[in-house]
Amino acid sequence: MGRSPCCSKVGLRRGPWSTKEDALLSDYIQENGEGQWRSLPKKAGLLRCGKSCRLRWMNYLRPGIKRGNITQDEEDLIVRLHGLLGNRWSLIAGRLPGRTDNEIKNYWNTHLLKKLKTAGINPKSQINLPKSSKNKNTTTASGGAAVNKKKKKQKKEKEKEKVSVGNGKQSTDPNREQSNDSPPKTKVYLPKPMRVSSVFSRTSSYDSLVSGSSSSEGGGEAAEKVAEVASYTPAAWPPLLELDDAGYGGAGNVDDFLGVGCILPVLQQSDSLSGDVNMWEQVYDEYFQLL
DNA sequence: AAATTGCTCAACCGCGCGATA
DNA sequence: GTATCGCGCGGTTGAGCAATT
Repeated sequence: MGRSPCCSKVGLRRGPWSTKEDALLSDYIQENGEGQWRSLPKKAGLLRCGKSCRLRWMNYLRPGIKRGNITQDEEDLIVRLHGLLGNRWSLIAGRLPGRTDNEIKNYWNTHLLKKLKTAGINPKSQINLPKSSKNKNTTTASGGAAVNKKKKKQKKEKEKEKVSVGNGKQSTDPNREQSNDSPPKTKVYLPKPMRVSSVFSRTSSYDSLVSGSSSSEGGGEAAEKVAEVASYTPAAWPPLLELDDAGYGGAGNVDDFLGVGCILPVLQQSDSLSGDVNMWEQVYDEYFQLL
């Protein structure tokens, strides 16, 4: 698209943030508010890319961020929302106050994916969104890290005999190879998740759901729309365990999209949320609104 | 005690989209 | 209508720590 890079990376710091940098960023944002990320580093006296600042703020410094200890309820919610929304991490995160998309994504990749596999569910269909062309060396998040590390060490040891084949992990992970079978990159309508602050704000949406109040705090018109949408009751939840080999790529319309890859029943057994049908209907309705 | 392996998660990267000039 | 900017997103990487051998 002929875009210029987000920042000229020359002379900019990378890697872990120091406490001093954190303080600079927090102070600046508290005084001036979020936004203008591109120019923010300069104004704040940071030698960082604006993108990096935004990420740091969003995922770590922002007030109200919860860290660690994802509860069973949250986990259930993640699994079920993932069944509904796919890898729309930001949208899922919008349902979990204090959680960031990055954290949820990590949690999914490290914990839940494993759990699903152990439960005998092929998570492939969960992550089989159309791949972008940039996918070169595709491995699972944690697996890939392990493999890379192993590779480094192997190199270090000047190719001892211990090739990673030993444990069946290589950069060309067979599992992922399969996912390369994903359908050719065709333009498919997939609703783009976005933050709708009046309805989906992290600070209000989930709370209001839990408390049973309407999610339509956006006021007047928005409230009407929500009411209108809320009057629509989905005939039924998408068929459970309908694992579509075509993955989300085959989602040509909303119904398809919502019906694919639902693995809800597996981790649903002991969940404490399952009784809250209204909440799920609301989630469904709100998502519908976005479409 | 040292080496190796596995796991977690903060951070980075590149892309796509909407807004704007 | 087109180019560019600014932002947000999802995918991926790799440092650091923990567990195991």
